[in-house]
Amino acid sequence: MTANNDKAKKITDAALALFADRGYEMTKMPMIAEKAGVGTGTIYRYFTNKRELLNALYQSCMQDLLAALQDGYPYHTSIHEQFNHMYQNGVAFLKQDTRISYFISKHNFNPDLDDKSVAAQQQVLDFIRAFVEKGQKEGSLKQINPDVFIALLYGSLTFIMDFILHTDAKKDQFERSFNELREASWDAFQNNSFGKERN
Amino acid sequence: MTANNDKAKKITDAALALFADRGYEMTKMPMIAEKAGVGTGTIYRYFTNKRELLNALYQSCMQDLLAALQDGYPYHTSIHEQFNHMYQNGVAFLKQDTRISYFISKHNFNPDLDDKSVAAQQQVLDFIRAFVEKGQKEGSLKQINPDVFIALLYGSLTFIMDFILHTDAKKDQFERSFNELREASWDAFQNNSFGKERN
DNA sequence: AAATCCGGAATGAATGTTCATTCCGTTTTT
DNA sequence: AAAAACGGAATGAACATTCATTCCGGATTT
Repeated sequence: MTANNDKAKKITDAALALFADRGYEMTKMPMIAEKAGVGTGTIYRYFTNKRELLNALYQSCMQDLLAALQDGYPYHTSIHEQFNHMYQNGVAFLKQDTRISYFISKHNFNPDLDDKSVAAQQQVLDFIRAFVEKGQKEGSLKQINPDVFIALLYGSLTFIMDFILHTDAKKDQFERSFNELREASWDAFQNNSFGKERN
Repeated sequence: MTANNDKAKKITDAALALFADRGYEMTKMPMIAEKAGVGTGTIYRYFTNKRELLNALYQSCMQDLLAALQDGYPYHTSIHEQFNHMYQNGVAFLKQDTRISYFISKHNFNPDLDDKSVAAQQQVLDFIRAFVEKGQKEGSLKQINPDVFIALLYGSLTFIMDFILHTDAKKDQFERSFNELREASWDAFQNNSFGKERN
């Protein structure tokens, strides 16, 4: 029982690291087994196939991401504060375990993701969408397609993660970049239609 | 000679469509051959292997993208106009052949890209970076890491392309989204440190 | 309490499949 | 009629998955 969870955990851990590093297709089952310190066949006692392993992992990451975004969410404060909270929680989540961020950014829209995985991603996007719509009703956010908002946030964040991974950029330098990106993103979306009478 | 180019063109065309749709790994050489109306072996008369085919395609796309960004670039106008020009040219390029956009967004940072491909991508990023740095010298753009700018532009655009591809969003609806994204991106980066106090 | 038995977890060599690449007979070009 | 280009079947390496066997810890018998 405990031993079971133990093995499953070792397997998902190894798979997460390898998928994040090399991607789904480039990761071979025996690699996962070796990294997990387990026989290849053992993986199939816990996951019916490679694809299911990917999906289990993806769903778990999405659930954790959603939980991170919602954690301590200040529903009662200003939209700007809510935005900062969401952004900072998201970034903290991504940085807390970079394997997770690389894994997510590498497997978004992967055709091997099943319906449950897509649904899990939708839950995350819906949470952000709800925030946007609330801000728009209030008039604090521009009246634009919420998916544009999502694309800007999610797209720029995953891109910059890839960028960090694939260039020898120093991590601490990007600490600052995340803040710049947060502020720039806020300026992108706050409704400043009165502040700028001309453009 | 003419026949040669003809076949090579058919092959790269088929490969572009398939790579864009299914990705590099999921595309099999016989698929490319069939779609190109050509024997499998014939591909190897024009490309030494699958990887080289990917790279030839990627480099050609990056060159075209760079050319599109530079085409009619208004070097002597305001930064805002330069931004709009670059953005609109970029979007027009991506929309003119969606296979190209999906191909690019799916293969950025792919480990099978070789040095020449990475260099070709760098050229594009450098062009954008030069624009940012000029705008920053002028004081029209925020003093942030130019790579953050690039991540926001490039990341949000490729994400929204994927979004369009993987949801049944209507194309014409996104016509509008591209404009919203352009305006939001501009607001993200323009230096509004003086205007801000009035909000 | 030692010896034996048992169930099912774990294993990794064997299997079968899926391709990238090659090879060679045929067709087209020169 | 030689040379070059072509097609697509053949090849073999790489890989996901399977399955006959081992292993282990806990019950059952002596």
